[in-house]
Amino acid sequence: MHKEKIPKTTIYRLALYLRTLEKVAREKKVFISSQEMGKLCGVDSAQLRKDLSYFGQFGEVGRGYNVSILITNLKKILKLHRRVWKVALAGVGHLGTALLSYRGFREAGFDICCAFDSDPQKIGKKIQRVKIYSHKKMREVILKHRIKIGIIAVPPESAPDVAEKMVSAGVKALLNFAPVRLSFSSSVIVKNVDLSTELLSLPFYLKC
Amino acid sequence: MHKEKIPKTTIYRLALYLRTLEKVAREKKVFISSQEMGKLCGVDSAQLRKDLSYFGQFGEVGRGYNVSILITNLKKILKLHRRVWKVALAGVGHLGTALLSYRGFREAGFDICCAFDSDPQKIGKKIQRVKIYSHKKMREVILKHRIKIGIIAVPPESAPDVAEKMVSAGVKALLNFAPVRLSFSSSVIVKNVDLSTELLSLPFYLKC
DNA sequence: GAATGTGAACACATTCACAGCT
DNA sequence: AGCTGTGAATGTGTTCACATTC
Repeated sequence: MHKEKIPKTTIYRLALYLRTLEKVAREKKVFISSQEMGKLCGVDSAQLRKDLSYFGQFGEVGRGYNVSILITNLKKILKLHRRVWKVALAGVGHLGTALLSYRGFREAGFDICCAFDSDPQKIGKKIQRVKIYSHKKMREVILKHRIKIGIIAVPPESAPDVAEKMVSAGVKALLNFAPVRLSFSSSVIVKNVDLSTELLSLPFYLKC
Repeated sequence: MHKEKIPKTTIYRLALYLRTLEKVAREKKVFISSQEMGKLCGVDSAQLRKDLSYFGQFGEVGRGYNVSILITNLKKILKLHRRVWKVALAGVGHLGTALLSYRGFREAGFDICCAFDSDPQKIGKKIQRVKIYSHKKMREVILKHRIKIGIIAVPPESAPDVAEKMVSAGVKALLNFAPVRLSFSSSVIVKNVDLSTELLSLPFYLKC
């Protein structure tokens, strides 16, 4: 167990390992080696061992890792144990609806418990049992539920305002799907997931 | 202009710069300094200059970069000039529909010209003027249009098969939204965009 | 024998800092 | 005076390789 600084990329991979392990667990596998698991995740086996080593010693020499124990430990590390994280979603277009319909979030311990939109047609309705509120109620609802995590799935023009509103209501971490940079003080975590910039950079690598 | 190896991250940022510059151009701005532009993109100004320096000298000392000239050059570098890239989309669920509706792709020179789904309800219909085919027609349609870029927006169970089918029909680059690793020979470019793993890793950084 | 855990070596990416041009 | 372009320095992340343990 190190006291070195932990790479951000390591944290991302831990989440990846967790997802893979849950698949492995369903197949009743009890032990898995770093090599096997690395192959499943597309990660080098030494990388995997090093990632885990930042947080402790979870393996058994000669046998590999006990799947269910490792799952428990990863959940602890990622703070996904003994707690459901409430999440607020802004923007119930196609992308927002896709996120609401994605079962993986709930399984991982996230509860998208409220959604917001500015379209009067949508306000008051429910999608996947989640109620859609007017964006005007955002502050109120987020405060009431003490929500710490927000997802931005609105058009880029409104994203900065929406993000600001969430943060001022107490949100500490944002997953942003709008193609704009959001800037906040370092106490707010922002992860940008850019659906389009990734596509733009593909042709560069093509021979034809 | 270097002959050094170009970082992958640089390519990603070039796409980001391009998007930002197009916004700047709409505001009739003629010149922009690396500092100004860096601020808009959330990138250090030295980083930006270095990124560009891998490909040539595009700035004017003392004045900055001519916006429209830089746009032209970035498009050339990213192979987005004088050509529309035809794209095939697999999976017309909420996410697939979100991608079909996103105007940014067309503006950037991409044409999602066909979509595939296994749901008989959807086959034959059109979304955003794009025809939805049975997945059985995938090979035929992709070959006919000589499509080189594919987007995977199907459930994780079917993603590997679908990807394999696209590649065997000539697709050379994949943008994959399914939460699984796809593995191909190095002649096929795969970019994974993971909507869920990013969320899983957020709580780690939260104090509460 | 088989697989972990980890310093040390390496590869990759960012930032500094400044010479040189307009 | 202002800003680019770029080697050099630094920082960050990955891979090697092997001692160690079961």
